[in-house]
Amino acid sequence: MALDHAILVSLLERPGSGYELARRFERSIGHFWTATHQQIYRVLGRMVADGLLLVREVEQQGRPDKKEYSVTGPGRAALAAWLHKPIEPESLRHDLAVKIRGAAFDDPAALIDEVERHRQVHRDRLAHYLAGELRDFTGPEAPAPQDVGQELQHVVLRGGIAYERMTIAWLDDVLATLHRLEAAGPGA
Amino acid sequence: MALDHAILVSLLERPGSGYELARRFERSIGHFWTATHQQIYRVLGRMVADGLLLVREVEQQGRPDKKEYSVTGPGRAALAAWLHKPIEPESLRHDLAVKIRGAAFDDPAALIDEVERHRQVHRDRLAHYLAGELRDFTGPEAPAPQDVGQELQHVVLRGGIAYERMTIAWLDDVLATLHRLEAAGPGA
DNA sequence: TCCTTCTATGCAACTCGTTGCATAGACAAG
DNA sequence: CTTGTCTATGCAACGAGTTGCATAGAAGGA
Repeated sequence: MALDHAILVSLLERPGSGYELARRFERSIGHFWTATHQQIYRVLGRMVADGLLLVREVEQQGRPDKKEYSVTGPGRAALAAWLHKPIEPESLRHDLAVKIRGAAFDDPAALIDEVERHRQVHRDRLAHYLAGELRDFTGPEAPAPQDVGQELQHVVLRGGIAYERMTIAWLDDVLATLHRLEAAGPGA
Repeated sequence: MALDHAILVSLLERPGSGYELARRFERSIGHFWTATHQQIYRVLGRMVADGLLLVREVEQQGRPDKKEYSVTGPGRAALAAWLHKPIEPESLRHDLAVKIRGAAFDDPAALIDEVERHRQVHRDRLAHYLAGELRDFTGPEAPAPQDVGQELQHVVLRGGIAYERMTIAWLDDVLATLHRLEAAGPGA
């Protein structure tokens, strides 16, 4: 049910349409949550039916009309209730790690390209996060930190940056290990 | 479908029952994948029906009988096919990060206990991983690294260790931020 | 003897998430 | 004037994952 809460937070930060939410989930919110537009539209519909959100039709020029969603009082209360309820610490689901252990029963060297591809994706994400940090928080254009929400968004972004850095360093470790195994002789 | 592959890898490393698999998923494999026993039993049944696994009834003394599963030729081939197919880099789903951003619309200081609780869980996991590393890979009792599988298991464990260390450091950052906001005055 | 704990397996119902498909307005390029 | 791209919304089907419940043998303690 955490998608509900992620939507509530995002709409409290700024009201928007399902389409806009989907784009946010690809970007900033994508640091810590993902969702497709189909899922978002379905959940938005249910949340309106439950009275957590309000819809407003917005006419636009040069593009199709949209529906703008915003959070109601009960929606805010539902978020607050969730915030005060303890949650389970998350656990990872990392396909690539499964592949790495599985490579013992195949050819480890064949994984090198795949791992390098993942490493590049994480390097790109890191660069993207760092650019966002400079733009929104630490750059000369960024506003002085007066806002609580801004501080909290920044600390979450720092988490994303730390995660990408850690992952890149680990993938370097993985690559070194795979190269070592390759040099030691295939099938050894 | 990645649970299938995680099960194949685990059973190739050592054949075992559904119950044993569930315990492994709580422990070592839990570094990178989680699953409940209900899910495991269901998937095991399907994989046997698909010819990827073999079952063998094993009588035991002092405890109920069990079914031991092992990987067939087609099972191994299915794993190899997956290993050679590129996968999408994973994306995080981190509820706590949603909570942190959501705290801007509630009381940030109220999150401190929750974050400290999570930090303790991650410290415990780190200690557990480090003990396992000493026991199986770097301690005096550990066997010399002759096995490819052992090297790969170790590099995955190092990934788990790096993840926990990074997470603890980030949660320290989060706590410092929450304390700073609290000191700056609630409602500011 | 009863209660609890550990080992061991499983069904049923439900929710969550993914994939594929479909529609439609506006604009730009060829 | 057709094709492609971007904005914008949605259905249907399926597969993955969670939650609650149920059963049962064996051991140990109250």
